[in-house]
Amino acid sequence: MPELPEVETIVRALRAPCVGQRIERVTIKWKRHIATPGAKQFSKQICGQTIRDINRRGKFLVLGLTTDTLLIHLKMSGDLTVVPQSAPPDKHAHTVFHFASGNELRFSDTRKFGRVYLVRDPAEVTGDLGPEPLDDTFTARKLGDILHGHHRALKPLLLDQTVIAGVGNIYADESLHRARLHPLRRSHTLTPDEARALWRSLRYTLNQAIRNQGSSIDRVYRGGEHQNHFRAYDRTGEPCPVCGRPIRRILVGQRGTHYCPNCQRP
DNA sequence: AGCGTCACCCGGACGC
DNA sequence: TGCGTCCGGGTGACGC
Repeated sequence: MPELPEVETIVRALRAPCVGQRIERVTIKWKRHIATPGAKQFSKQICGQTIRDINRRGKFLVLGLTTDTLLIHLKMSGDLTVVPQSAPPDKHAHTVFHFASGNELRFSDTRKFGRVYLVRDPAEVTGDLGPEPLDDTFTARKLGDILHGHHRALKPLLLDQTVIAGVGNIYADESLHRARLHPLRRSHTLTPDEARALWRSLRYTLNQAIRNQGSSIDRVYRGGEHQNHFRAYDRTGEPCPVCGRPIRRILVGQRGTHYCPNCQRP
């Protein structure tokens, strides 16, 4: 399921084949993918625009076009690929952008949760997102201030995109394990050392995953090699890499949460 | 403010 | 083998 590292991997892969390409035509096979504007208006508005640049904000892909911005959220099962129009059809490619060059950008999404947004100002979509955890401006001090500004359990706090952008279930569990912090620990009770440990583990975990070109646990999403490096996520019952005790799985806010009961004390 | 619950989807895993 | 059922994921809406 694409989180920050997976989206970053896709962004890097798409730049070369997409930047500079002119969108000739759009095929929309499932209209609800188009969050805004309506499907008809979407096609009309996007055709003729050229992709200027591709970036990421949180889990959104941000494609700068001639006059508008195209934002894509992949949710759990979305994927983007550029292929020649002669490539075999993909039954889950619900929206396809046809380039003047003959290639096409396919947005395929088995579970149909993904959404695309065509707007003048990207802030209409990403305006409420919290800071980027890998930015130079995201210091240990800043994370400390965020933690102390909330009275919440760490796990749901990390998943809240308005607090920190881009962290999902995998990297929340992995970061908390590396920082030896219990997922239900209240954010305002962390000592400065613990906040610094979380800051370091969060950045380390995300950077490592980008280096490994992301993870894939849900096999619906292709993903990279990082899934072989999980310490806690999806390892219920398997030994903790630090102490050897079995990893436990609990539900926190309806989300599967994996942690080591020995290393991550309440 | 923070938390719980539901809805949106469907491939894959599981039980029979 | 084949069928039915459940699960899980990110997020937004809603109620407490």
